[in-house]
Parts: sequence; C-alpha cells; structure tokens
Amino acid sequence: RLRTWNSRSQVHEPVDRNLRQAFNELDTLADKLSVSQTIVERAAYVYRKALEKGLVRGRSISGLIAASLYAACRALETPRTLKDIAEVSGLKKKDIARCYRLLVRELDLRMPIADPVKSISRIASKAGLSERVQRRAVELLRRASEIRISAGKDPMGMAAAALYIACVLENENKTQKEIAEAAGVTEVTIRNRYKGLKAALGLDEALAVAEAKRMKAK
Amino acid sequence: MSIENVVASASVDQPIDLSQVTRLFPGVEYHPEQFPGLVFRLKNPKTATLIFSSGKMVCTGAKSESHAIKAVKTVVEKLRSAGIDVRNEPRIEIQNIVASASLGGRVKLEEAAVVLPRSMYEPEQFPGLIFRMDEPKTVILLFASGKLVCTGAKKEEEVYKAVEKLHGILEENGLMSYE
DNA sequence: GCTTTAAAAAGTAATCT
DNA sequence: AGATTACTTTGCAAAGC
Repeated sequence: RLRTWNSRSQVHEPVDRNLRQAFNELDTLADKLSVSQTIVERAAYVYRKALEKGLVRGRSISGLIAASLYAACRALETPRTLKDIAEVSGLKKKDIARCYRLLVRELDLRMPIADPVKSISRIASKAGLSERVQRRAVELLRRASEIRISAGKDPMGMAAAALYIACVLENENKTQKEIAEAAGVTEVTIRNRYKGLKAALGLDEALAVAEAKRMKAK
Repeated sequence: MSIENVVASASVDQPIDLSQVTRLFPGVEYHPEQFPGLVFRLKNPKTATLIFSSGKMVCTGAKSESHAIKAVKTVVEKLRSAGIDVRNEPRIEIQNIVASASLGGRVKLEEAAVVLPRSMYEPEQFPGLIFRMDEPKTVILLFASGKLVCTGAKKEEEVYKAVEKLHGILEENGLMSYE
C-alpha cells in the first residue's frame, strides 16, 4: 500500500532504509487487521514524527510501528485493541503499550478518550448479535457515561456487558462466554460490569423478569 | 495521607566483600549472575536494602524518611557486629517517596483528562489517570474514587504541596463531586 | 533497554474450591 | 460464584550486560 512512499525514498539515506522496513511491517499489520488506508497513512505520519524526534534510536522498529498503528486506530476511533495488535504482530501487549505511551508523551498526541460505543458493532458482528440489541447496548452505555460509572473500566468490558444486558432484555439468547470471547475479555469481567450497570441504571426488576423468561425458554 | 514507601541511596565509600556477607548472614539473597546487588532484609524497620560491592546501597520499603535512614544505619551496624569493618558512616540520600491519599470525593476522570495538561488516561491499560506535575516535580496516579498515589518526590513536603495543588486545580475546574 | 527492591491505587485475569 | 494470588501503572537508586 505504501509503495509510492517507498519508491519516493532514496536508497542511500539510512532514514529511508528505516522507513522502508517500517512501512513494510506497517502494511503487513494493516492487512491482518483489515484497517483502512486512512489509518495506515495516519500511522505512517506518527512513525515519521517519532523518527524525526529520534524516538526510534535504540528501540525496536516493530514495537514503534505497532504502537503507531494503535495510535492511529485510537486517533480515528477505529476499534482495535492492544490485544488485537499484539496477536497479529507477535509482540507483547505490554511492549506495544509502552511504545504507545512513549509516542503520546513525546509527540504530545491528543488522544480522544476510548469510547466503548465505538466497539459495539465489531463485537456484535463477531458474536452474531442483532441490530436491535446493538441499539439497546448503545443506549445503556450512553446512560452509563452520563453517571460516570465507566471511569477507570476497560472499554471492551463495558461494551461486552452492555451487549450482554441488551441480549437479556431483548430476549436474544447469547451466553456470557460467547460475548466474552468476541470482546476479548473474561466472563468474570462481564459479570462485574453487569452488576455495576444493573445497580447504577436501576435495571434490577427488568433484568429479573427477563432472566426468568430466559430460564423458562431454556 | 500516608507515606507508603521511601527509597534511599547510601554509600559507605568503601568496597564490601559480598561473599563474606553471604557467609555471615545466611538469610540474604545474592545471585550475582542475575543482579549485582545483595538483598539484605530487615524486620524493623521492615525494609529491603540492596548492597553492592562498591559499598553503595539502596534501601526500599521504609514508611518515612527517618525510617529509611534508621534502616541503613541498622544494616551498617549489623555488618560491623558480624565482623566486617565498615569505617565510615553511610552518606544517605532520599531518592523517592511514594504516598497514597484521598481527596474525599469522586473525580470526573474523563473531564480531568481533557483539562489536565500532560495527563494520560487509558482505561484499557490502567484504571488511573497519570498526571505529570512540573512543580513540585511529581507524578500522580489519580482514580475516579478520589484516591491517588503520588510518586517522584524527594521531600515529604513536596508530596503535600503536589496533592494540594492538584486538588486545587480539580476544584477550580469543577472536576470534583462530593457525597 | 534489561536485571532487583518496595508500596499504594483499581481493574483485569488465572486458578482453585 | 467467591476467594486468592498475580499482574498492569508511576517514581528512583545501585552495577553490569
């Protein structure tokens, strides 16, 4: 995808050698993650800035490329988790996260706060959930953010729990396990967020009725 | 507010034979292939002191500056009474103080992340907001509960100043909610 | 950059009963 | 479903790879 950038590079400069290797890795990751060309270009921009600031010295190109790609996804609010990028890059989540924080600190990147709503459709399609359930989950998340119960919690955990609750309320039979797998969190996390959302949004009665119906159907 | 950990460096300006220390104190941990420092643990003050062959040391785990100083002096005394001649008194410097505190109310974390310069809030990676303060030069981990961790200070006074300053900033911007 | 030491915050995770 | 233990983040020094 970045052939044009690569061919523009001149062979003699070591900077261009670095960029070509970096952009080749970026293309590979981007393909595996199925992200748009816009994301790739933003990631390439972030990496160039990092190169200019000398942040690449003594650090692995792979880690910074993976972190640049994560930063681009975050900046453009495209739901890709550190876990996703760790899986396709073969790098450790912890190392990519460290590079990402370095980029944000040193390049003064202003990142939008991760929004669980942006992950709803991706999790839903992986788990095979209806449009109605998704809309319900989004509404639950909107109410949750108003009363600030999401603060400090993993956005994917919030999104997964909202989808699970929406499934119960809309009588869509999906297990916590299926949604947990689609979201990349554990069932325990869904249960904990479920409790929090139920209590904070006053869903006790509605969920009790829906759960009872669910048991009967089963 | 309470001080949770104090890190101090020290030096007796004289080499120390770590193998000898290992022989005299069976309880110490020393794995030179893994790490050049010998771990000398004290029950009181409950601390762990790393001793290097250069005679330099690092004491961690103390709950106050004075406890850290007391711990280093105790370690030196123990070495002496075991038969190691340590001629000089240790030169001790406090390097870092870690404290925890509560602001007494909930913090609007997402809004704070937008308002506070040089702050990072990444709930996917860590539940707390990371705030780097210039003066006093400290780093504060701030949680939605209003509880926080302040680290990087070299004086207890800096911890108080940093926490009060942050509290003031949060109040001025309407980022606190009590009860 | 890594290695080791200590401690708190709140969240997530793995493992055992 | 709990309970436990362990890991994530921050700061810092030490000597050596």
